[in-house]
Amino acid sequence: MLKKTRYVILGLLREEKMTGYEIKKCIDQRMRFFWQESFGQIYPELLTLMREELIREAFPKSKEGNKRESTRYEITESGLAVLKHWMETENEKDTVRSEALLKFFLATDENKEEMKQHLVEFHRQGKEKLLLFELFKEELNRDIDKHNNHKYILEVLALGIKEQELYCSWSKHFMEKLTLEGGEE
Amino acid sequence: MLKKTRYVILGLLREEKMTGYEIKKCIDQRMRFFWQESFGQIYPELLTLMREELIREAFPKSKEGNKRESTRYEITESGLAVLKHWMETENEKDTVRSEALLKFFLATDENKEEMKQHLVEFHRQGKEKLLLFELFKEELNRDIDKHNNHKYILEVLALGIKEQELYCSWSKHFMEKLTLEGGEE
DNA sequence: CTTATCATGTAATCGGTTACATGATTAC
DNA sequence: GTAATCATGTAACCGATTACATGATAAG
Repeated sequence: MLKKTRYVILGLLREEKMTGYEIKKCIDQRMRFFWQESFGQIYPELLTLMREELIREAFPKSKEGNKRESTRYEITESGLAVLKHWMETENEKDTVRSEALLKFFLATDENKEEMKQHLVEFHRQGKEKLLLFELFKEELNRDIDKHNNHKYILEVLALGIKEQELYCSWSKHFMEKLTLEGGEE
Repeated sequence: MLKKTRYVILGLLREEKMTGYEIKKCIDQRMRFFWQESFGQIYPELLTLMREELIREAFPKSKEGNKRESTRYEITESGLAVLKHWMETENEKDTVRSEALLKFFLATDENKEEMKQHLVEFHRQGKEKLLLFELFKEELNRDIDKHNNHKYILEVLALGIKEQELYCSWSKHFMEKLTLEGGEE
């Protein structure tokens, strides 16, 4: 899969001026159930995008030469064009790697007790993500129509929430099944 | 994430003697909603595992020197130990990349028509995977208890099916919503 | 005063895909 | 006979993480 780092950055900057650090935080907190990027990808890509003039520095309107270090970026016209073009291209195949599901798939009764532990952790992580998503959803619902992409975000978020609910109920059910069979066989 | 290629191979070989090609096919057809590996990972790893004596060649019992080229592997005692140890270790964080969801998340009404196209494709892929999973499920149900890991596989498969059903119904609903709003705004 | 978070960037390394190369066997 | 699939392996390249390095600011 060709790297998509630039499009994530451009897509986020279309809605709001951000620093590299904020971009990373946003991806981690709000998009991690379908995407991730690391600092080692984001910062070099920001420099490349600057050179290609797809983004530019967003200087604060008033107090120009103040002490703040962080540089905030905004998207340019060419940046918007590149973003739009990508939006129209076909999608590459998803890449997924879940070590937990891999283990569940390959397990036998010999590994039953460990799988129960993994299920507990799997369930906990689902609950944790659900909490985070619900918070984000409330935040979005508070100022809906602020940006016209909020309804798209809300739809993806709704999917993420349903997905995590599925993971939680599945792991709970699986756990009960393994427990009812008896501790060791 | 450290590479897990060896554990997938060992896990599959615990249940059945397989060739590298068959391992790849199995991962592609049955595990692709939570895992993937390429030939470029599998074949070199098979050689490494041979050197480490975690797997060995499984020669056919009868007709020894026949013309077949493909080498079938089986797991050794040390291989089983390594597999068991991995089963007990903590899981690393999942890695996921879905270009479709990324686009939906970053879209605005400017991209509405393209998103509708992507939704059609998203839905089609969901249906396709569902079909594949249902086939596999029937196959497993036919000879349940052949291996004692079938019940674990069936549980993961049940999750995969529910997940794809969710993706299908979500994309259908989202599609209808975008269509009812009117073609262009 | 010290810990946590904000903030940026580079380099080494590892993980993973893709292309290349080759050839056998099976199905039509 | 020829196309598809089976089958194996290597090498080049790209993608991505991690560690390293540095320093500012905010909170307790």
